[in-house]
Amino acid sequence: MFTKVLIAEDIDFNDIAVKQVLQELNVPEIIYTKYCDDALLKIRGAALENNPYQLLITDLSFKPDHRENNLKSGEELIAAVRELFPEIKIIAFSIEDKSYRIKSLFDNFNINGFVMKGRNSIPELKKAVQNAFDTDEKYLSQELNYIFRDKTTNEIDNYDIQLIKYLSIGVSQDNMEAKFKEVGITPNSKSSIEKRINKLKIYFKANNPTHLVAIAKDLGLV
Amino acid sequence: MFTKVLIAEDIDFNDIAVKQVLQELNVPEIIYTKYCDDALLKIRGAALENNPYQLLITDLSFKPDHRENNLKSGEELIAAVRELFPEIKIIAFSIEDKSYRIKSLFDNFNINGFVMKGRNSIPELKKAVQNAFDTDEKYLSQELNYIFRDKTTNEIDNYDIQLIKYLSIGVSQDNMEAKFKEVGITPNSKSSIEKRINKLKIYFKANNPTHLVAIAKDLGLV
DNA sequence: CTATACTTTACGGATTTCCGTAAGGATAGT
DNA sequence: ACTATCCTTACGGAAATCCGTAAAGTATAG
Repeated sequence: MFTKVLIAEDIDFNDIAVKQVLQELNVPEIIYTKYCDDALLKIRGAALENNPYQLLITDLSFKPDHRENNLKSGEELIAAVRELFPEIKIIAFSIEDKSYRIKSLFDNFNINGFVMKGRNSIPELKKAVQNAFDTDEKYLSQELNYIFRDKTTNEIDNYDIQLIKYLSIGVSQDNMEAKFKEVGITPNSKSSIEKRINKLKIYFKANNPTHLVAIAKDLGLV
Repeated sequence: MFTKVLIAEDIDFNDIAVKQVLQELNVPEIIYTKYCDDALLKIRGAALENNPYQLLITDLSFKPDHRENNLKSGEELIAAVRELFPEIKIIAFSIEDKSYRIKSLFDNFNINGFVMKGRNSIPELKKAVQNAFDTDEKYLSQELNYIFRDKTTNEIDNYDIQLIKYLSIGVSQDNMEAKFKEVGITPNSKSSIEKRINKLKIYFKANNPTHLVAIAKDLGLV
């Protein structure tokens, strides 16, 4: 079993249970931190001392508070860790059930497992940790397997997400062309943008852009 | 101290910590349930047996699963319990930090405390329970006190929420008049509706209705 | 009952979004 | 090099929204 594991989780209620799971798996060294920045520091430090962490278990959403933090979410922490220490195994662990976000963790950061906090998360986390140690296969809760079969998460691409994101921050279709040119997204003609919004409206059965953004927000796409 | 407390919380990770808090407060009878419906059943049952619960600690969001449930959220559970057993003290306990939802719990259901799950929730929950036992005053985390000072939550009324809700489900301004008449909301003329949307746009500094709905969703208003 | 202030409704023109058609460009196969 | 196909862009009229002004309706004080 792993001998050195780091937990990044801001909600104090949860660490007790996570620690308990790891203890039951006989992990001797369990370190716990409430901030992403601290987590990265600890991982760096341990690597320098030639006693690196073998597994990172991290939440996705961290509440902002008085502290100034560089890394503000689990995604950012995961990205940073993957960049610097690709050999560390990573399990994300969150209340999040929005398929797009979960899928992108596997696709972009190649995480080793995802456990959804729910009625059955303790045994699931145990399985995920065991699996990460034993194999190189990814672990995903049964109930979430639909994510990789689900069309939505596969057929909606980054362009769509960007577009919806700009809509949601109030960019008018008129200004979208300029905006897209500004940040280098193509295609960026007014006509193309109109057409794509229309496709999305049909895809999500939305009546208008407002409805579309509401749906996308509910799905966790933006 | 309370002698009989019910916890309603669907995430298995959390109950360990909550139980621990209550044990430290020397509560002898701590019952735990993962479903709102079960919680209400237990409360009814205990009342029938003349050994009622004195305190309910409940989460707000419960994940839907295979089980058919009547009560689907903490709000609904709280509403039902307040209706039937007004003397039971209630503490809500959630990751939720959206001011409108929290404020409405105090305003509509007169809950006795709200604890936000965060980096410091264990001592907070302890304080909230002690406070609920000792006094009839409401308990709210320090960091959330702004909610009752915040203009937004006070100046936005139910009409606004309804309006934004309909926008977010794709009702056009054209159809809004008919919709409002249908469900008996006034004022309902197209002109009034336009004006109100305009007010909201100014209030929230939104460029258009799409932006407005996105902001409202981020604030947890809808 | 009347004057006043306030809210709601009606209306119309400017702006934006919607949506179809067609022209222009790039790419791949022959 | 030619053609078929697909993607992007241009354009224009219909529909929806935006926004100001004015009329109609309501409540209240005197």
